[in-house]
Amino acid sequence: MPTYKYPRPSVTVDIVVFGYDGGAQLKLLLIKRGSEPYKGSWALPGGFVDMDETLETAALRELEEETGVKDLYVEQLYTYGAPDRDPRGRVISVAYFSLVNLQDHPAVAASDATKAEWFPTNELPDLAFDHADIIAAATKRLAAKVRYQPIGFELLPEEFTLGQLQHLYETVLNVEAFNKRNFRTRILRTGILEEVGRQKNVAHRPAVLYRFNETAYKKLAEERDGAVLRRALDFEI
Amino acid sequence: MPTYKYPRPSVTVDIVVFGYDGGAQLKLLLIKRGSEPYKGSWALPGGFVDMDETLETAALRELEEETGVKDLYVEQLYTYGAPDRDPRGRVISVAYFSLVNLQDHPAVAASDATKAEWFPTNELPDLAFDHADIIAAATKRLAAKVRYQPIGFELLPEEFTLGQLQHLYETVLNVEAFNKRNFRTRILRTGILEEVGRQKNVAHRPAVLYRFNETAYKKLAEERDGAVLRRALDFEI
DNA sequence: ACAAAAGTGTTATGCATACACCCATGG
DNA sequence: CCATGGGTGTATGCATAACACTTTTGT
Repeated sequence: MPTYKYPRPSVTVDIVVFGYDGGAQLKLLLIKRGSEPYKGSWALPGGFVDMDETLETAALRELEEETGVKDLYVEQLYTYGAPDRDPRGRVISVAYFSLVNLQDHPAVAASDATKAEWFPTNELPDLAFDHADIIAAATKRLAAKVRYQPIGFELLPEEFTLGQLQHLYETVLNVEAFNKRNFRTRILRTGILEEVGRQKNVAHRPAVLYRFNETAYKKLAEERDGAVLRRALDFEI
Repeated sequence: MPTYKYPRPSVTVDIVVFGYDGGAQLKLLLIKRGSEPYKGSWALPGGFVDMDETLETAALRELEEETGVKDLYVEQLYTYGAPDRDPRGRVISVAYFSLVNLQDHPAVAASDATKAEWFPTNELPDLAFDHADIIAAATKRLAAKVRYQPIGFELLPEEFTLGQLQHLYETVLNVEAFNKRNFRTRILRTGILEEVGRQKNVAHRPAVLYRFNETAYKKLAEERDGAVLRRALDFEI
């Protein structure tokens, strides 16, 4: 039993994983808590950070232990440290954020007693701790991220149609259909998509299938970094 | 002496404060460490989080204790948790980020034995811990932030000229002068500036003085949020 | 009169937006 | 032959970017 000169908080990680399956809503991965506090409530996957692992490692480990979902890209979201956010005492939680497509990450095997489930983002249950706040922050981050990064990289399967991509954007931004012509023009103009074939056996004109070209994307990102220097402020907000 | 069932990390905060005084370089507030580890090295202001204060409160408290600088807006930057980042053991640090103008925050009174000093960002000394990484991340955040928020709010004095504002942008983005005509047109078109008078006693045509109009800014921000919904993706990166 | 910085007029270019239309496939 | 979603042509207006120019002050 370790003893310290001064009291110390506990440190946890929580992970917000958004999943997409082509439907009308994004989904969110939650677990049912098997122990107190908030036993029986739904919560974000997560848990205590071990002393010899990085925060990101802890996030990925807890996620796999609790939901079976693994092999994904995560980015740090925000750290929550209100003194009263956990009834067990001072617990500071580093929240992580991830995007996956549900085809590649369907597994929701609960390794211990807890259940794990994908919930449509518009039908979330009551959540333990301040996890509703964390999810709200993640949703905001996603809406911001979509503006400057092609989130389809993570949320869509390897090959997809422009219709699917547009549908994803409409879902994430929560809007009715925006103009098809302009969406296509803009996204194709960037050059980050490459054709890989055509749909088969669909009851309409078969769509061209595309794949993200990561090389082209990185090149575009570099050019844009240079352009910022000339264009400077946008004050888009 | 508190005893826990499992070992716990220590949690600290570090604060990156950028200051501007109209010069060619932004400045950064550092302290000279008065105790081990890294005694005598320069480092970011910061310290251990108390058990009953929020993270932001801890950041503001430590900043004032170590540098005398207070009354500023801070935002959370990133949390650093590599197991070996501190020789004292496992120390997880939540980094904060702030912008101030040096006229209003000149105070660099060292309340305890440590010294505090503003360093030009291109002449930084060697830094303790992973603080160089933290500063690099803060610099990146600033360059990104400048694109969608009017950072002049924090970095410039209450009243300023368009020349000063442009100079600030050139400094932050680290570029040679960009086109004056277009800078003026774009920024005035947003409507977030209001005239408040004219310069006096300058050896050239006196410039109009402006002040940020926070109401107009908020209105602009809202309109922009709406516009995102229609315009959708920009893929600017 | 001159230096120094503020401030303006004007143009081409390209992008965003809107609207109307045609195409290919399975049932 | 029709429902369904895929895909294209094009006119309009507006913001960006570039360049050359005028104005006002103190010394």
